[in-house]
Amino acid sequence: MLTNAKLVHQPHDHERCISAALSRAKALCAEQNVRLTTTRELVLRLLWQSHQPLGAYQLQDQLAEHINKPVAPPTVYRALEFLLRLGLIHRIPSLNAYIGCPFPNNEHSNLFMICNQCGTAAEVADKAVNKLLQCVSDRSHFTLQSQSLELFGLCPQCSNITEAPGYD
Amino acid sequence: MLTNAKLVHQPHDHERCISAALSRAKALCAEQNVRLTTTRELVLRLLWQSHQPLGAYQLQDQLAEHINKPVAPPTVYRALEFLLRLGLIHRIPSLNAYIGCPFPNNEHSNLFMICNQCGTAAEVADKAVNKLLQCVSDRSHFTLQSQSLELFGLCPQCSNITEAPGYD
DNA sequence: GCATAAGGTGTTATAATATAACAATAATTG
DNA sequence: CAATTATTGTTATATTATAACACCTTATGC
Repeated sequence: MLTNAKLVHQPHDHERCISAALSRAKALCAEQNVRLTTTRELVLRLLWQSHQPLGAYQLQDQLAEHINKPVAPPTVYRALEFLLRLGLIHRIPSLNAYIGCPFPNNEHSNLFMICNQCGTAAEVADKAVNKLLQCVSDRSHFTLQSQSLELFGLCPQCSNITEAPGYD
Repeated sequence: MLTNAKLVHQPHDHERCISAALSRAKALCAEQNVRLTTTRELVLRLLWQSHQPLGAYQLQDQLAEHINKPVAPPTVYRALEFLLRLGLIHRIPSLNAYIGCPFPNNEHSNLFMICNQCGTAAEVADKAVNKLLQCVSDRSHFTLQSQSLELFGLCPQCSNITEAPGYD
C-alpha cells in the first residue's frame, strides 16, 4: 500500500513535501516536453502549501495575492487543467477541490481519506483495492476505465481529540 | 454482492423499478413518520424514469413541465435533500447528479458503475469492498465514517458496441 | 373545533463553481 | 525573422447550490 497518510497526519518537514513535488513536476514536464510556466508552478506550489484540498477560488485569491494583481478564473482553471492532465494533482469531486498528488506516475487508486474535522486528505494507492474493484466491474461486465474513491472520516489526530474523555 | 447492474444494463420492465421504488419510499416514510409530499414523490419518480443520474436543473425542467408551472431551484433541492436524508436517492459528486437508490436500508457501499457512453449508473453494495476499505482506513488509523466510490467506464452494452469490428 | 407549533412551500436574490469565446502575447520552429 | 503553436488576458456567462423571509398546510394539545 502506497500512501502519504503518515506524513499528512503528523507534524513533518513540509518543505520537503513541497520541494519533492516541484522537482517531480519539473522532471515530468521535461520528460513530456511541456512547459511548467510561472502560473502553473505557482498553482502547484499553492496546492502543496498544505495537505488540505483547495478550491479553485481559494487558489484564485492566493494566486492574486501572490503575484499582486487580479487573477481571473480561467487562469486558475487552465493551470489546474494542465496539472490534472499531467497527473500532478487530483480533483476531489465531492469537495470541488484540488490537491497535489504525492506519487504521480504510479499506479493509482484515486483513493483519498478525507478528514471531516481538519480537512486534510491523504492519498492511498493500493493494488488490492484496484484488483477488487476490477473484479467487481468484471462480474458486471463493466469495462472499468477510471475511478474516484473518497473516504470520509476522522484522521488519527482528530480521532484522538474526539475520543478523548471530556470534563463533563 | 448486491447490485442492480443487470437490470440497468439490459432491457427490462422498468415500470417495476419505478413502482418498487415508490412503494419502498412510501413504506420508509410511514415507518419514519415523515411525509412523502407530492413534490417529493414527483422528484423521486422523475429520478426513477431512467437509470441515468439527473442534475438538479434537469429535474427542475421536468418538474415544471409535469406540474405545468415554473419551479424554482429551492423546490428541487429541498426535495432532493429530503430524499437523500432518507437514503432513497444518492448524489453522484463527480456528475453533480442524483439517482434513485435501488436498495435503501441495506448496507451500502456507495459504489457506482457509471457508463461514460450512455450515462447509466448501476449501484453495487459489496461487503468485500466495504471490508477492504475499512481495512485500508484502519491501517492508517483513519476513522472511516462514509464513502463515495465512483467507477467510470463502459457498461456491457456500450462495451460491445465499442469493441465490435468496424467497417473501415 | 381551535389555537398553536411544526413542517413544508413559494419567491427573490445571490453565492460558489466552471466554461466559452476571442483578442493579445510569448515561445518555438523552420 | 516569418510563421506557427502554445499560453495568457479579458469579458461574459453557464451551471450548480444556498440563504432569507413570507406564506401556507398539516399535525398536536387543549
